[in-house]
Amino acid sequence: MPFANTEIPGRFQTLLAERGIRMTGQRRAILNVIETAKKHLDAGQILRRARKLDASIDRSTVYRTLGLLKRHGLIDELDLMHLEGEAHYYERKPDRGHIHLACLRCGKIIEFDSDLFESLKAQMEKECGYRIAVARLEVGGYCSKCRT
Amino acid sequence: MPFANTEIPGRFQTLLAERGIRMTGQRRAILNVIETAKKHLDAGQILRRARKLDASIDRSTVYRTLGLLKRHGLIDELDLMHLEGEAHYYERKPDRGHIHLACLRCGKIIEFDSDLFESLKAQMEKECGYRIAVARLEVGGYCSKCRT
DNA sequence: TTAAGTGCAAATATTTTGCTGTCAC
DNA sequence: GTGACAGCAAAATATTTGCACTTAA
Repeated sequence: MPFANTEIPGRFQTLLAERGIRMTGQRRAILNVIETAKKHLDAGQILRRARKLDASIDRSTVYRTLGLLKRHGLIDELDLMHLEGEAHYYERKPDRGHIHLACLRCGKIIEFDSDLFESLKAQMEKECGYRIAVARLEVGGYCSKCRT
Repeated sequence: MPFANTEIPGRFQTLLAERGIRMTGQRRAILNVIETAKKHLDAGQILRRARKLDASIDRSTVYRTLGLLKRHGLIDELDLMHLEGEAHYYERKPDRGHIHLACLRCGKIIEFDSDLFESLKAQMEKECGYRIAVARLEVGGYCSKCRT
């Protein structure tokens, strides 16, 4: 069964509470937006959606919360080949790092998982002597519909 | 013989001339900077170096020239895990896409090449039906000196 | 000659920061 | 009660654009 979404809503709250991070209404709203997102969102989109839950939320609170989640390794930051503008996109950290393929024409994003990618990471750790913390593979190309 | 730099200086000029792109003193300076760079530079660094060759060069000319080179597939745009700030870094497009590993502590960047990476790209093209134009793998971690 | 390129200034976009008041614990 | 967090406004950073002048071909 590929892609069973076993995400428990509220998981972020639990994880942050375990680490003694203070929970506020604003954070709850932002976490909720990210946890329930069906696509990758940038900071501006997260702000707009979070404001529907709590109209007073400020831009800087979104950035500060994203920073917090990044520091705690709960989300990943993506560029998605900068399809539109230069903003970053965010997603819940997947159990196993996956690859993003973006269609440069229609903008469709698909996610891809591969043992080869895991092997490659293992090879890099071995041959370069690096302990890998994040490995971001982002691919731009043309999807089956768009390539001519 | 790994890493034989067979780059012919002036290659960009030739390639652009072949495509009927107009050559100007400013462009020559900027191309020169990128072609002779020994490390990845961001737009600001390219501007500063180009100005040593032609003091009148404007920031916007650098960005416009980088756009031109990107459109013509002569350079690659990298993030290098945003080690400092959010700027992009540029390098001559390598014959074979390589991987950048950045040390999150000391900032050292190493480049890595792997058949496994080529196989992975082939696998993605096959299984996803995408024709891949760019594949950017950027890794953050801790180099042998910095990991504790 | 003339379309493409340039500098300049201003606009845009994204993210960060200082400060002061507020709230979770 | 107090230290962490919030909103607000302003700054910092990165990049893009409109326009009038200049220049390569």
